[in-house]
Amino acid sequence: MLREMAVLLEMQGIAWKPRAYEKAAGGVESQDVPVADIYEQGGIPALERIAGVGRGIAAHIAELLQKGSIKEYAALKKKFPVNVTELMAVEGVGPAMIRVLWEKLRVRSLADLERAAVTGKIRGLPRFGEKSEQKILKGIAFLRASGGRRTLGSVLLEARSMAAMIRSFPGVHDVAIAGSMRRRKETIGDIDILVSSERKKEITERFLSLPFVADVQGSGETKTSVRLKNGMDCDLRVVPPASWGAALQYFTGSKEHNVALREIAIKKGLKLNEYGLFRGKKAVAGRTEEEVYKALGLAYIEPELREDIGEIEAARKDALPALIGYDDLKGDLQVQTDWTDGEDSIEKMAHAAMAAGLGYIAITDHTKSLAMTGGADEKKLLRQMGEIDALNKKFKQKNFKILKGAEVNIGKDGSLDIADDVLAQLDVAGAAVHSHFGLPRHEQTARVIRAMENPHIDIIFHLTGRIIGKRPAIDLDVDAVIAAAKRTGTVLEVNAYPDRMDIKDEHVRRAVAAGVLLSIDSDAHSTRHFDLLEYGIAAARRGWAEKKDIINAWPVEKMLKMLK
DNA sequence: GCCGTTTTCGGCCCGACTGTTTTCAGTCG
Repeated sequence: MLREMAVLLEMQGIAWKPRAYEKAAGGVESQDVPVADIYEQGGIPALERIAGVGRGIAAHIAELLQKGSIKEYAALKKKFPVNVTELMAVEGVGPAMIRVLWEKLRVRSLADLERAAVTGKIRGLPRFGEKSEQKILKGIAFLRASGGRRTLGSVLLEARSMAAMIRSFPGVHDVAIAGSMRRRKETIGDIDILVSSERKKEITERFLSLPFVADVQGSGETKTSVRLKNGMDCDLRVVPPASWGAALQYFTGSKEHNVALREIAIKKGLKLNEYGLFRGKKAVAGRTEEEVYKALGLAYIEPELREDIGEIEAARKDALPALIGYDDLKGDLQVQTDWTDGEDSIEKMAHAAMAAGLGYIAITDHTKSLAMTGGADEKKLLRQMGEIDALNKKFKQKNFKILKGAEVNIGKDGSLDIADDVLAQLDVAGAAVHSHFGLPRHEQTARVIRAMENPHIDIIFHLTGRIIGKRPAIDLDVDAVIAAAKRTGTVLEVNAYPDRMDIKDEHVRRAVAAGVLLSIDSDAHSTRHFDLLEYGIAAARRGWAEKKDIINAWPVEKMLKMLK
């Protein structure tokens, strides 16, 4: 509603207020406790502690929670009874356009907009033409087709190969993938590629002729936007080498992080843009990102942290975390094999893990409740342990270790489907929810905590059970789970599988803050899957995790000693 | 409407590209 109010206010040409509402909406969104709970516990003062929420907006929120509606919102909607959220989702449509469309054509919805465009009514409006009409139709078609964002793992490799092709163009100094992909967000809306070169025109022309470009949306001197054949949007930006650092900083975002940096620059009497950091006309930094941050009085901030959620304050105090590195994992604690629903044998998985540079893996096949996967009962699990013992003898000289594990199923009431005396014989016992996804919060939370209280369960795998774009997370009191993890010495898993990625970045951050240990696992179901660990590491970094927080970044002996 | 290492009043990020205009408003990131 706050976002909607921002648009409705902007439609009236009101200055600044829209930005305030927008900021407040961002503040509310970044809470992971419902505002209702915040209000209930701390009243208006607690609401005002949310970033961007002051007296006025706190009163609006309280009004909504108490009376179910906001007077001012209703008044705005009365003036413009338009579905602004729906219309704003169309690329190229903004508040001013919505206002004209409403006043002249009575457009309220996406369907109205499409009708107006198809029947050629839009081209006659002031400051509109045939091209604007076509652009609107294209925007609607794209909205319907793409429906939004894709997982990082489904697009990163393709973007890297695009970047490699661009790197081979003559005259290119440097190429980088920027934007949310460089920040390693779990989902990506579009691909941003930055190039440094003196030969802008030539680079742009070559880029436009690449085979994966489907449609050109705009192309100017330094900035080009295309739609790719895979359906995604891609922006190319070409800057001179002297501006590389400033441009990379700007193009990486996030927007909120950039705005905060620019405000710091202003306070120092400087101006920050994508060409550099300037005092008057004189550039004081810009060739590298490091010098831009330094000139602003900040420690270098890793891209994964640039969300304006405290990293700038930490950088000012030189208190940023020493993030876990992309090469720091020594083992993988969730691996499936052909004993259940994996594709490959234990031995093959071990060889693949070695090739990926790992020193150990835990074999964690499903247990009997997952009958369709051939889940193991106690007998089968003991048999598998025997095979692992035999393989370990074989791998001894290679300095590689296979750990005995399982992905034990958590029942509806939190009970486990493998007996304690067998669990006791495992090196690593993980447990996970695979059914009853719809239980109410308190039941769901109690069930997971009961599993954690088992003296043998070391790790909770994919805690919330979500599948990005397919299945929502189970309703869990994550803070209660984190507290229980601390109390019981249970590890929480960061699952690296691209459409799982739970626990997600903000949960990682809360777990780390609470002193709970984490593992980063590939959830490999095939020898190819060890490459996925990168995405889990990314999520952990976005959650401010350090090497010391991640148990499988430790040597195997130390890790085993830590487990229950 | 919000906020404070410059402020409790007076600021609020900055530039590229497009389309429809004859100089710029709107949108985007």
